[in-house]
Amino acid sequence: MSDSMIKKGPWKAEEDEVLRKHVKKCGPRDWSSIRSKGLLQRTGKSCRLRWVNKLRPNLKKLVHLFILQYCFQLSSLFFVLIICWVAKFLFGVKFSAEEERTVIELQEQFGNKWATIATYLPGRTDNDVKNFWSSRQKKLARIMRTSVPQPSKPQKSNNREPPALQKLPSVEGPKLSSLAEERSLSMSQYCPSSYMNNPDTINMVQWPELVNSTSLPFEPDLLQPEFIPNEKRTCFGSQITLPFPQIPLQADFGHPLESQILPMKLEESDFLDFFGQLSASDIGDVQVPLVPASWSGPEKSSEIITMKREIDVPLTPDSFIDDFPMDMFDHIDPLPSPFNW
DNA sequence: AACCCCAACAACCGCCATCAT
DNA sequence: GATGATGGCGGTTGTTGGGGT
Repeated sequence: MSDSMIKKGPWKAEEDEVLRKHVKKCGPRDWSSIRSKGLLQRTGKSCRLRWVNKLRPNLKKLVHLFILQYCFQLSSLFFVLIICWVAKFLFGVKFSAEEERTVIELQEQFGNKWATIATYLPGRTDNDVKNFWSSRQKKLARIMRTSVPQPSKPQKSNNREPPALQKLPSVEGPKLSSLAEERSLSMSQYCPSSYMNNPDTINMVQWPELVNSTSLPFEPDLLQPEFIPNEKRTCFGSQITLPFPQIPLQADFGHPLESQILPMKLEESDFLDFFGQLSASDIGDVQVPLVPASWSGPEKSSEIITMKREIDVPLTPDSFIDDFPMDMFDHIDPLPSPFNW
């Protein structure tokens, strides 16, 4: 088969199906045989990449596909539209704060060994990690360009790396001389998890003070000034102000560092009930059973938190979706191929 | 409405290691 | 041991969609 017969570019659904059948039959190997048998006009490498990055089971992005699949099976266009609206915030599959910390820590440890780092992140591929890191580096570089005033004369320095791109602090974490400085850094970004999980560290940064110091309706993200409310922003020319994560004030979730992420543990039945009973009038005031991952209290199953504004929980799409059990949609029949619609 | 910028993602390319012949 | 095929991995580029102007 000549090179001109090799197909490139985006994969089609039927190609994916052929690839799935091959893996189901032969396992994730013999990639080159797919082309030699005439099953696909793709190279073995391309097939392998497609499988590893998109079709392999237990990828996080598949969970979202399952949700859409479930929506379509309800055969209600109105319902589908509603869920698509909700899912709009779910399909990004952004890295959670915990995943970000893990990547930052492991990158410091392993360097750009994305495949190695990915093994520490269930459901993530090396490509995911690589893309995340690349985006982060670009973001940091852009912020540093706009936030650091350019000296009139170039300063002598052996280190040509911009400050934000230098190595992250070690386990000891940054030395902060004042509360103002503490507020100016996001712990979730700069501190390795070993540092974050150190009880002494938690005491050091005076969490009660931080609770009232700022309000951020989002999961703490990497340097993302666009997420900082205008009134909380500080001129980048003088200081980068990164808000600390907001801690739930009206619900004691135990460990503050865990509660900031607010993982939602949705039992399968809860999830189905939730969407199954959803109506248009519910959209503005949806009640969802929320149970933090770390919570072992007796009220676990009965706790209801209203997702409106009665409680200022920094609920995020990621925290909503990341803790879905991967097999929660296993009982649903496979969605027919779009070509069969 | 058109344009631009940017983030996120998907896919390709090149290099290298491993293995079979 | 040499060589080619294959697969793994990291770097890079292209595409797309959202948001701002």
